[in-house]
Amino acid sequence: MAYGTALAVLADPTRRKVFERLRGGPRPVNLLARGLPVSRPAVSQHLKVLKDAGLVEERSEGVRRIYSLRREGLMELREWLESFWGDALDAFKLEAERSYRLKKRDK
Amino acid sequence: MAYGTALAVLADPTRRKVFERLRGGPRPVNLLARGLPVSRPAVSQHLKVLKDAGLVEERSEGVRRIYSLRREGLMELREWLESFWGDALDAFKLEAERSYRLKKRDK
DNA sequence: ACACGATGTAAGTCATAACTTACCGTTAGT
DNA sequence: ACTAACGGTAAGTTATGACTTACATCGTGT
Repeated sequence: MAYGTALAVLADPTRRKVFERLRGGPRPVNLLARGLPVSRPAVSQHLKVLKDAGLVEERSEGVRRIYSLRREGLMELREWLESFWGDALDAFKLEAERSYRLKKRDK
Repeated sequence: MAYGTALAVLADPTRRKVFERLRGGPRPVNLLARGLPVSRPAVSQHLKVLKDAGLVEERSEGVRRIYSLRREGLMELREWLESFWGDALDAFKLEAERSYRLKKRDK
């Protein structure tokens, strides 16, 4: 039941914001912390939690720790969510994909 | 940002179990509470939270309150999750990474 | 070798939320 | 009308976790 872990980890707003920042690509800690309303150590702690949950991975680059997103960490949560729909599932999936394409087009 | 609310609400294991029980169809409170490791009032409180989050709806049937699932309450969370995949994402990712390299260079 | 910048970790504080018990109102049956 | 079942709400307790500051560590450049 890793989806439970993912839910718990992403429930915190600050931690979620850190996670979302990684959508923009891999980033070092100080960059992730910049502008957030909490201290840098707080961000480090959030990153540890995210990493333990498999939502994020870390690599060293000199003195920096570069964190990046692990989409696989979201898979179970995704499947759990999808399991709430029945046949209507495929219809929604298609529609979602379509609206995505639209958004992309008018960028 | 209702997906934040959904995440927070579903993060609690007990509350999530109550929510999941509703997959089997509408049920009265005492049935939802049966077998759970918490008291019946606790379940009532969880149901209130679920209802306030739009994840559940309630109808009266005599002295019973019948709760049922509201899938629409999961929509935003679902879309947020899906937004982590897709071509638009990769495009954005590349661009972000590029601008990051630039910033790093002229430090 | 030294100093600085980047980051993880320890320890302690504090707010919150999940639970409990006790109580209340409401409906159904006799 | 009385009683019992259903379930919401109040009040209080307690564990947890998100944060802070202080410190330790490890690379980099001079």
